[in-house]
Amino acid sequence: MSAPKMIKPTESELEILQILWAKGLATVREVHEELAHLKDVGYTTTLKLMQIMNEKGIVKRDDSMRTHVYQAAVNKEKTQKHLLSKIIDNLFGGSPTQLVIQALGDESHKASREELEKIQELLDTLKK
Amino acid sequence: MSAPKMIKPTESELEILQILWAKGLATVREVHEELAHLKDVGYTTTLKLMQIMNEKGIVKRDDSMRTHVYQAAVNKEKTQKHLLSKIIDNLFGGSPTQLVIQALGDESHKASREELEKIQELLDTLKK
DNA sequence: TTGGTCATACGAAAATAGTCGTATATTCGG
DNA sequence: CCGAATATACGACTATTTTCGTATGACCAA
Repeated sequence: MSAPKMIKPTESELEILQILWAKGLATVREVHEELAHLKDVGYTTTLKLMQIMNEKGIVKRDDSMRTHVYQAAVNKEKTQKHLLSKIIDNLFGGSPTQLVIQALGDESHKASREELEKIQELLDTLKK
Repeated sequence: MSAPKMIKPTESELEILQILWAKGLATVREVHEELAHLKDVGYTTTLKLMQIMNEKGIVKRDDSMRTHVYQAAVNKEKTQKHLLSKIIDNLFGGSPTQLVIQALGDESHKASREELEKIQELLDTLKK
């Protein structure tokens, strides 16, 4: 099975993946600039991390030019789903409902009306 | 502010917390037996982990007797909320809606009709 | 051409997690 | 009283993750 191997990006790797998922293609420099908005970290740290991610197969890169161009090699939704599944087990005793309730109640990440509607739709579908 | 310090339990610590949250009070032995159902680990490993958690203030213990009795020192909902908040930022770019959608769509953790109803109620409340 | 800038490679320290062996003390059945 | 069972303490080893210094080569403008 060529299925996606168990992916377990670390926290730092996840930060980088987020950026790559958003940008599609990006150089180390570009990723690093983004990252620097979030935290204080050296350029070579970002570089090293991305090199390791490349070895692990989490990202791919085109190194045909001096400045390498990277992209995510793992699917965003699949990765989210996989990690979420772990969290549901690890933090919510296997109950996705508890997770959903906590998430919707999160004060610092309020959902907009539109988003609530989107969830409503999904809920309607599931109820059938 | 005596507010709950930033709690960041590790994976292993979370497993132990889960057990303590469920049991309320428990000895190392009890926690370890539970843990042993999930994974293969030595008794002293569990002990050490719980000692460290005690130092960190994640758990409290009554050591007035030979066999110490532990309990969680952090609130379950607060901890869940806190970690979830991190995950929303880290994995879902700050959108709780995306997380909720993924969670509800998780094939390996299906929500029951009752649970869906519960979510529906919460949703109704939020819509107002 | 030459010096400054920018890129990758690489090694290794520092920080964090997890694991367990061994020492020692307490308890208890017989 | 004695030995087996069981408890905690503690140190140390391993593994993983994160961080960065330094080397080296390419590129470019003056």
